[in-house]
Amino acid sequence: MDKILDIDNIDLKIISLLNEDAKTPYTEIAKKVFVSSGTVHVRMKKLEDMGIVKSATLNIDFSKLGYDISAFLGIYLEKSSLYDNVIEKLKTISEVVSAYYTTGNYSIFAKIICRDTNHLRLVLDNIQKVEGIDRTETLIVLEESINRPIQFFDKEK
Amino acid sequence: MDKILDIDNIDLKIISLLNEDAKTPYTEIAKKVFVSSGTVHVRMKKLEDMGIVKSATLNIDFSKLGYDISAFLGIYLEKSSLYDNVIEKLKTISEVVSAYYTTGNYSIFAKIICRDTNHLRLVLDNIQKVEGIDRTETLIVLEESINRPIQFFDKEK
DNA sequence: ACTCTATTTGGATTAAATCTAAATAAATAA
DNA sequence: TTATTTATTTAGATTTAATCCAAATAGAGT
Repeated sequence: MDKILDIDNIDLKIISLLNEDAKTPYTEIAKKVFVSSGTVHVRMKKLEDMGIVKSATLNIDFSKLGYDISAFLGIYLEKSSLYDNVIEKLKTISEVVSAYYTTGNYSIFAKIICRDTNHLRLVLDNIQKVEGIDRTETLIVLEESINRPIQFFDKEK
Repeated sequence: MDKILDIDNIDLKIISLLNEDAKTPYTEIAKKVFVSSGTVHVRMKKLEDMGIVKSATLNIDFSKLGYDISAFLGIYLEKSSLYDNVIEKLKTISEVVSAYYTTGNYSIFAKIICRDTNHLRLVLDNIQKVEGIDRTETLIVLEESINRPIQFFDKEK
């Protein structure tokens, strides 16, 4: 019953190609994968129905839109049982773009994107105020050196 | 000369809508933003030329493809001057999907995606072997509670 | 080898992207 | 204010792609 068994190399190649440019016409994908464009449609529909391909999004340069500072936050909770409550609060803070439950010292590990240092300070203040949060550690991103999708065709098959 | 000045609310609305679903036809975007589809084209071309919209990518559920474990790595270097060299080495390890230069204790902060715990162990071994890396701390992601794009229309304008 | 089922294909139809010239709007100068 | 220039938007016209579907092919099980 493992869904991975339903996925072959044609699927992976289609995903890889569309992951580089999701707007590539299926006709062009079809040529590169050596199937008909109808097959690309069928496969993509399958992948979408299976929930493997969830959506297509834009890759945006946020700094060019004035969002110049991003930061990772290690969040310590007063009690770890407060996790769900705190996540709900974080969801209401639009600058929080991701949040994870991780092993290690932090109870929650989150990422925020802000316009400038002032904005960052405001957002950090807001997060500190959230009930259940003990303290936070901030890792400000000074440079993004790698940011890329998984490559499927390096070592496996 | 600030590029932000060239971006108006029409641009931001187009970006917001396409960021939710990059495959939405421009004709549909046009209706929602109350301009012609030609204008959507012109604006998107401008945004692409400016490098604000870099590409479109798929949002993939990697766990359904058998990539079940992701982890953040705090990397300590022997000397911080080795940063660029180590980044180049990390680029050759396909499981490394992102790497940042951040404030705080770590010299490099990275994210990796692996199939299972065995695969994770292999990748961690490979990373430890990289010349210049002193030691690493691993935060294994047990749950992804938030993962979303920036929202432009919450508090501003 | 035969039957049943699933997948792929190519062509027909519908829809969207792209291009262009004209219209409109905005900005500047007289 | 009006005239002139410049930039932006628009509405077709054309090209291209997405979508749908019936027929062909391939694969699995008996």
